[in-house]
Amino acid sequence: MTKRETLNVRLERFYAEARKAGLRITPQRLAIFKLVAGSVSHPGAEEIHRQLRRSFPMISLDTVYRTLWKLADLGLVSALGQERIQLRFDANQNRHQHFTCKRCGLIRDFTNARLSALGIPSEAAQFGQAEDLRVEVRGVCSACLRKKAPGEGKNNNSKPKTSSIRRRT
Amino acid sequence: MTKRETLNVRLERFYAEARKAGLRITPQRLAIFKLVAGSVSHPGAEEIHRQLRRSFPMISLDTVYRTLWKLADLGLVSALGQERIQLRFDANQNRHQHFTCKRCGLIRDFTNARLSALGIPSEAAQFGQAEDLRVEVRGVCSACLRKKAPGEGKNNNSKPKTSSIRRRT
DNA sequence: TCCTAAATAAGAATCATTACTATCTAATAA
DNA sequence: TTATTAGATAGTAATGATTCTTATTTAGGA
Repeated sequence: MTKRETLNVRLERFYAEARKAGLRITPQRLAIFKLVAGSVSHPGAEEIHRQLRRSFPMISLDTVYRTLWKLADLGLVSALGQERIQLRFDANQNRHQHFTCKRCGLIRDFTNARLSALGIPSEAAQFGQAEDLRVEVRGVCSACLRKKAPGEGKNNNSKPKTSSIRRRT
Repeated sequence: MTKRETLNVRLERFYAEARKAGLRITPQRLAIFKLVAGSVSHPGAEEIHRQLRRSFPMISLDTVYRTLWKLADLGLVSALGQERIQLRFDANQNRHQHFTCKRCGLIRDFTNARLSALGIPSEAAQFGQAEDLRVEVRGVCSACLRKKAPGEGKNNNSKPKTSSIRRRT
């Protein structure tokens, strides 16, 4: 699939999901999605904002952020790094893996023999010198599952106000 | 190994590494390391600071951060999340893996069949509901490798002043 | 075309982290 | 034991990414 084809496929999905969710397709949103979908470098919000100023001199950084999170909610993009914003420290220097809760930021260690045995994949060499391999399971911890009001379906849009985590889901 | 034994092993290493590096063992440093080494929850700097105030009412947050990074430099703890601080976005919703440069924050996609085939490990279930598995190779990208002044050994302590990345190594 | 909820721009506010600076102290030498 | 000094600390200001608030604008259906 060429780069152009990839972009088109992604755009189709964008339109379809946006319509399904009743999301307005504004020029800003379209431009933001196009930029992310057409890039291979996983730009951050500032970078996107800088680039979009060419076509939208007045676009605000806030719009970029809001749009990106909205797209993430629709499953059209994902945020790399994680929602948690505080640095966390780990004194376990043996090989192990982490479980991370998307809602509250909880992190717990576990050890899985198969995952611990994984070597650095050869594909990594093309980008530089690889040093280690991190494996992380993301999900929702037991406590957060319990907190969720019973009878709630999908699309939990409650946004915790004060928490060490910055974004939901 | 009991929890207490684990802590003792870690403390031994702490003393050994600190001595080897000529690092002063201050009461604050010892307390900070003990707290991280004895915890299973990967506390953040604020949390550590709050707890340590009981024994060191005057301890500053800055000391906590400096110490944690120092310990990280010695390989006694690792920072979870990543050094990069800006959120990055990814429109590739097919299963894939990332290569991340520790120095400049570069992120690139690649796909490795074996890694893509990995299922959620059963150990994750004890913590809650797992949703996905992320695999990340960390290292130094080609550009950053080239930048490094030739003739440099280990311990590159140059701290980039202005960069999207917050910490070295 | 008109209406209205949703989206935007602008800028203030927040929060984690780092920088700065004036002490302070542990380790070494005298 | 005391003096010396590089390394550490506390306190606080600064920075930078992200989010919030508010007044205004706009997409998209009636």
